[in-house]
Amino acid sequence: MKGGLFVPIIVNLDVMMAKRKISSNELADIVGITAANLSVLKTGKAKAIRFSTLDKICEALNCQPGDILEWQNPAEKS
Amino acid sequence: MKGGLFVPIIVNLDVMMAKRKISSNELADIVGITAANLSVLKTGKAKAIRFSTLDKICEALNCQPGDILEWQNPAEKS
DNA sequence: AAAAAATTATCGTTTTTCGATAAAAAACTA
DNA sequence: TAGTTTTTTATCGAAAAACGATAATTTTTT
Repeated sequence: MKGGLFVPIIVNLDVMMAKRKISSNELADIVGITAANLSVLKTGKAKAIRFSTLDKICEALNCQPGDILEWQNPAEKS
Repeated sequence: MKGGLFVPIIVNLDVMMAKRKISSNELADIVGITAANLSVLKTGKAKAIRFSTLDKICEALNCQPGDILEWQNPAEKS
């Protein structure tokens, strides 16, 4: 594996952004964080998230935390 | 309002724990955090969450992040 | 009333976000 | 292919917040 421990929280932000046809720069703008930081989250490299940020993302994408965060049962890993 | 700003991320950990018939002490034990810190999360006073913690909770309760975290549209507030 | 469970509150340490910024890589376009 | 835009990666520093340990308080249960 590339980066350290496997934590089975999958970030599906990229999927939701695709569904909403919104670019990283645009979402970063609306949410009010830098595109660099949004990229960290979007590519699954973040280790935590503030509720204030999750809130703003959900608002911008009109979606639920569950649309963005997914728990993958390690026992059922492909 | 009691504590500062309203952030429309609702923590439904209490609901899931009730569904699973598990106590705070027991869950804290399994998850590996103190009951005090679990209480902060359970009662909606946390401002962020580590994915490693969310992971362990989802594993312990066999549920999804979406079962625990909910975004409430402010426009539709009761 | 007593016991158990849960919450609240401090303090200190450690982790991690996040902004700002720059550089590199990738994707797109003419 | 060259140029442009978008996205990703990488630092650095500051601020925020988790989390452990612990104790006190409150609530719930027996």
